[in-house]
Amino acid sequence: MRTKNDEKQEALFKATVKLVNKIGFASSSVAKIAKEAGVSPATIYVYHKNKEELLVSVYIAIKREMSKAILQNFNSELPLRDIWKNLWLNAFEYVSKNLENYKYAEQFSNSPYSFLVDHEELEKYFTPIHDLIQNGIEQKIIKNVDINFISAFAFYPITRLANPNLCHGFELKKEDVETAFTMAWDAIKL
Amino acid sequence: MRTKNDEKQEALFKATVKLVNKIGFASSSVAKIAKEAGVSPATIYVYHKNKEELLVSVYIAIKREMSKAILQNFNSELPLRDIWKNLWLNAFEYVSKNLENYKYAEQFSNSPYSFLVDHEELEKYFTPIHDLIQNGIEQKIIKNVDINFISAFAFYPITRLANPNLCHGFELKKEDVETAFTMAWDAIKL
Amino acid sequence: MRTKNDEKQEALFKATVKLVNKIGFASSSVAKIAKEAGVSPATIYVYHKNKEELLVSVYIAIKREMSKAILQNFNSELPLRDIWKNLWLNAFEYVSKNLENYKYAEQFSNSPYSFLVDHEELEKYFTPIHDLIQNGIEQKIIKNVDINFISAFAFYPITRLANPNLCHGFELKKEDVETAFTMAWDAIKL
Amino acid sequence: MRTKNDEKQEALFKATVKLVNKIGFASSSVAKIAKEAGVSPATIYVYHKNKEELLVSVYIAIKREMSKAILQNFNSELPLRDIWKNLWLNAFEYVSKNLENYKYAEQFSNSPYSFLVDHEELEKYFTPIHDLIQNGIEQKIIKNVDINFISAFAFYPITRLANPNLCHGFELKKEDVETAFTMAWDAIKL
DNA sequence: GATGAATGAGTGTTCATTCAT
DNA sequence: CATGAATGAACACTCATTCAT
Repeated sequence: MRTKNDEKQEALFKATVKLVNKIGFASSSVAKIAKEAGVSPATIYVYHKNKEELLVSVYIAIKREMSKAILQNFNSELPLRDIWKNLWLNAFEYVSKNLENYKYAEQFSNSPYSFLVDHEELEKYFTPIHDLIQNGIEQKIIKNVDINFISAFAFYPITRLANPNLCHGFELKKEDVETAFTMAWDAIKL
Repeated sequence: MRTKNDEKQEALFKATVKLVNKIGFASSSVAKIAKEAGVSPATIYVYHKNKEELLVSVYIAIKREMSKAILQNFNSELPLRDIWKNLWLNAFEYVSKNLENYKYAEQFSNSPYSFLVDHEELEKYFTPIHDLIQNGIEQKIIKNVDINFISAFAFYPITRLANPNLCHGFELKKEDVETAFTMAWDAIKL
Repeated sequence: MRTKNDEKQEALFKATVKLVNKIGFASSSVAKIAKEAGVSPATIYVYHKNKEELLVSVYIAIKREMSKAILQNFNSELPLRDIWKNLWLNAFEYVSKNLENYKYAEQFSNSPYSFLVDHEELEKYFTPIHDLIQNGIEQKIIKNVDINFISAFAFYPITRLANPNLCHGFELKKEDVETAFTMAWDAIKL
Repeated sequence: MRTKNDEKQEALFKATVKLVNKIGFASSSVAKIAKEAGVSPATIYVYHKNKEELLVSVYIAIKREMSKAILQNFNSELPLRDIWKNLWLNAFEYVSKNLENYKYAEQFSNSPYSFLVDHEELEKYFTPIHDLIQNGIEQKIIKNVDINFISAFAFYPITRLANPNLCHGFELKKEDVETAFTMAWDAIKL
């Protein structure tokens, strides 16, 4: 597994996401992914140990990209609510503009492949957010609850709203982000 | 002439849920489901047109069961917040006690099979909840937002919290339901 | 295998011929034949030992019907050529009006099922024709060749002409029978 | 990268013909053909899109081979009857020496697969014969009838005579070809 | 007599992966 | 590095037939 041609690696990632979104995990065979990426099935095994490892690495790449997008312009000197709102706007923008990536991650999380990922390692990308929450709790601005509760109420709803598979007869629009943010903030603020 | 056997139908449903939870949608083959249910693969086709129809009908059955559980003891004469809390406790209890079912539904929703379901038809099971929300909005108790926002903030977080796949290093406990309810109510109340 | 209801037997025969012509031997399953005939698959086994025996008995029935049609109005007192022409007109009429039956027989003959039939027994239906040919040879009206040559040149062409599968871009019409008869007679006459 | 192997392609063709002759179209499964050819069932799909395409391409290959054999040494300067006789001898020889191929073609023609073939395209292989017939008609040597009549009376009887499935208790011998040719010529000549 | 449920064995086809080039 | 050929194992599904009713 030597890596020389980054274009092929990238093409494989994009093909994987596109295909899984179009036809689902079950039907996304190595042959189809290869065809979509414009390479031979055998080439996949140059870049990845096997199919599983390809799917996992695509997931991790998306998670990393997502964390970067959310944490960009993170300015710890602003008031906590403003920092929080910036995170939100970033999260919203990423999910809106990269719905395919987000949907791949969602399908992946809800599949047994999820067990193959070192989640503690992944969570490190989001450490600044954890720290911020901890900070907010200590400052008595945010409710003193397990961090999973904060995530569940603050972030999960927006991703849910953005997913057409789950949210039928409704499409999330730009102006809705303010509404969503208010609800999320009401949920977690003390 | 032999007659169709409800036990077999039931065994098939349970086997499907169990297997999909254990090895995922992608790997749950007809042969494996049949083996898990203790019948011949061919027998599945006596009860279902094809694999697709089996998976869909399991999903619908779970959704129906879920709606019944949530709406039991629905008493429209109580104050709105109390009705709401009862729904919550029911939802919490169902998800806690039938985590397998819920996780199956979640995987299903996040798969392309989801497109095969008539979601409008399914939503009818939850009509009383929709009416209750409408009522709350008119009484200025609940925020005047699209119903999908209410669902996203009021119900989905609890299911997320209950799902170990998504909520790592944390297990939802009975005492957490009060916390969760407070956060959900804060999110949606005016 | 008791036979009580002749209607069902008849329905099975017609369904078999119809289906084999429509989708071929390979795809004509017992279940489909049963459905086409409006009976249960199991019912077929009341009337026939197995699928093979059903197909064979349909073939034999057609052959018998065909021989009756060809030999009707057989008048051995006419001049030989006139007897022969009557046989021809009958054969032509049968093939034209029962193309489905004829095509079934043709497919059957060209399949290994053919080996299951006692052909000597079948040929007995056509004994008068054999005798006629023998007669013609002795009278020095017909060429002195093996009877298979006579059949091949006298009868096979007309069935070939009637079969759209074999005769593309051409449809046998009523007026063609005179032409065909002349050619056949030229082939066999001394 | 391995390269496609003509021997395998050839083995597949031979196995297909052999098997279809032995057990018939209906029973000739992909697995059995593969076994007969000494390859994996999956390998068939490297060389052919599907079973259908395999069967069709075998048919076309046989037809092409047959046309080449019949038209070899075609000398348009000889008298028409002599050209015709040469065609006959060639046809007779091909059918005699390649009875398996011929029988495959016959079974194929009498099956619904036949509809998948572009018969006009196929007929091009036999254009010289069509021209010869046209010529004969214009020279008032051959009866002025549709070309299908000529084929039906001139060529099909010999193939029928060569087919043991259709011609019971009789085997076509070398010396019979003169007899057959005379009958065929009598049928079509003016 | 007639049936639909039930099934082991088989269908055509695709799978993830390896191999020779 | 990169490839298409090659495949055993698995896929969803249908088969001819039997069995309990």
